[in-house]
Amino acid sequence: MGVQIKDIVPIQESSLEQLQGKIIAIDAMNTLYQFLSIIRQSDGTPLKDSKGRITSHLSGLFYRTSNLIEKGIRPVFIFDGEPPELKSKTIETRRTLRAEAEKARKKALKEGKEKEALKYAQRSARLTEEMSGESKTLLDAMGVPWIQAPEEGEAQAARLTQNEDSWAAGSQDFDSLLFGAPRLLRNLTITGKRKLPGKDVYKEIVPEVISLEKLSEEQEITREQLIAIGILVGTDYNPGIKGIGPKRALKLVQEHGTISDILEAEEDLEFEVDPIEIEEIFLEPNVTDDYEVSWSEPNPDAIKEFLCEEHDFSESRINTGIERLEKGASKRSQESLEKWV
DNA sequence: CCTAGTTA
DNA sequence: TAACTAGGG
Repeated sequence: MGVQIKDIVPIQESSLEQLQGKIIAIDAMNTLYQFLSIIRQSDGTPLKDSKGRITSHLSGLFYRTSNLIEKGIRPVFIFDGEPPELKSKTIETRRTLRAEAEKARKKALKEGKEKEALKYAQRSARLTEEMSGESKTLLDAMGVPWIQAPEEGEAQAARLTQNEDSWAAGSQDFDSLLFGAPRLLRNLTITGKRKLPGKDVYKEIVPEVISLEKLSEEQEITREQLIAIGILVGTDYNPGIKGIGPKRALKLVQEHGTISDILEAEEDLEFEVDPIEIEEIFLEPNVTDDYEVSWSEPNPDAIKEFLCEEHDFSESRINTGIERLEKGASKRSQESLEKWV
């Protein structure tokens, strides 16, 4: 879910053209989960191969990534490691919600309520260890780099961006800002249309850039204060305070300062988790500088072996994807030649 | 989500 | 050429 601070964040609309040549550290879990939940038939059934294994995540990953590469955008995918101990409660809650959604899905399907079934199927989507592994295999074959984070992927993506090894952290969630990412990129999609939740209306979607510096300037808060806002409204590590949304949290923070100042001033605030511990996770996340980021030529045989032979993808569609990857690779070598002129 | 074919 | 739709695995 991530921290809900959208209402106080300044958003700059961007475009795929503006992202040309830029490296984006993409939150792999966030992206794969989105594919898994959205790429489904009208009754909620995900794409599957002939052995019944789910392939929605592979479809989304392959087609979107080859498009980005063709456009000269350089994705590096960041995979989650072991979650921090404080996240276990959230993980447990999510597990329960998924199980309930799965029950509701089956019921709706039995009653012939297709739309209901789809809604609950999307809520019950679960990204497995195996799916992450398959995604890494595919990225390797495509010549696209990925990094295994020691803990949170969002934190590692933030670190790459701080290190200027990436231009932005790519995710739909805002957490990477709290982890210190100077720039966050949302809505990195190709077709630029998305169905509004619940309704049958399609809305135009464009990439959005959020600058941490601009956010700090506009709201007159530091990163520590942004973290305090997160803790007040709720993070993956705590439920937040009832009745406090981003606007009220912002006021509290502007009035008092960081989370420890707020604790002193507002003694009646009750936290289920020690706020100082949460602040520590965001300020000093477990990340590594031991990584490599480089793109290479795609391996068509490996891609076809994996997607077509193993998972029953259509060879002609995969071929156009491979062409896009190759086009991107030649674009890169052209650019590196030009650097030496 | 994205592709590819259809339609106006 | 854009808007729409069915189907992908």
